[in-house]
Amino acid sequence: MKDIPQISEAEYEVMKVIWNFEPISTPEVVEKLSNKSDWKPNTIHTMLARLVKKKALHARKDGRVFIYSSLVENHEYVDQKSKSFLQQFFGGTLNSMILNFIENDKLSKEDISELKKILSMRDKKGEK
Amino acid sequence: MKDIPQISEAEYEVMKVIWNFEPISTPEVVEKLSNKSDWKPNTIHTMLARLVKKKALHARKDGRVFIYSSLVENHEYVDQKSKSFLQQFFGGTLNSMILNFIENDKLSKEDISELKKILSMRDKKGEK
DNA sequence: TCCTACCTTTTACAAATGTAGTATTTATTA
DNA sequence: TAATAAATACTACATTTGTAAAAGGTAGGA
Repeated sequence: MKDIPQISEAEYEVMKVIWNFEPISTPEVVEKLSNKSDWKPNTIHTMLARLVKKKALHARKDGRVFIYSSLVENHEYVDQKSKSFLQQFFGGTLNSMILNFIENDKLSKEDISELKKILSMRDKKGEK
Repeated sequence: MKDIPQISEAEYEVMKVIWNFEPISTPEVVEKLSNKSDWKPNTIHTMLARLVKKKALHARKDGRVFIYSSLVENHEYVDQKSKSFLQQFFGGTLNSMILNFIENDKLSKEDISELKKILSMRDKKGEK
């Protein structure tokens, strides 16, 4: 498995925009993020530059602006973070996380019945 | 709800020892961790000091050594981290995390049937 | 052609983190 | 009592992260 660069929390916000709109130019990224956050444009530039340096993004120059596209897929990153999160706090398995949630009454009756539905859907989806 | 100090990944390893053996002295913490990791004693001292400064630990002097006990419960910290993790990657709900795992075939048949068992256990446990 | 607005590039800087080394204090032993 | 061993206290230093200001380049309008 390829190794995925570290992406900080703030950088992840930038990645989300890229994933949603790639290919996307710097000014467009700045615009999207200026709605959602109160980062200064320079802050966003720094983040983009760092993500390129980390090889999470590819930048190609188009006229005077850069156009970004992702080199890391969202699901790859989420998978990797999920795995390390579960490892750190729940011995590595989703089931013990769920058990913990249930034991601590973090799930409502609705959550639970939804879960059951999800699980049976999976069954129908076909084996293996 | 009280606010929980930030605890870094390395610091968390120290906390785990405290939670397991508190009240526990510095030399004992060093010993436990020296098995599990290759941190130098000084590294562990630094971590302990930082945890005390952050008020994650209480230290009381007993003779020449310090005795530590936790000021933050394991479950409090895990809850907080779980919440922020789910927030960051799954819109805040455990169910969408689980759905994601299922959709990406991260769960074996065994995991799933175990899950079903867990869920029905919860039902028996009583309502509310 | 020259200025200006918009981009990009460079530089900054404090806090948190990982990882210790050095110095100091103190209890114990010779 | 003086040396030693064991703890504690203080200091260090490179990286990463959040957050941005300042400086430099250039295409397009006056």
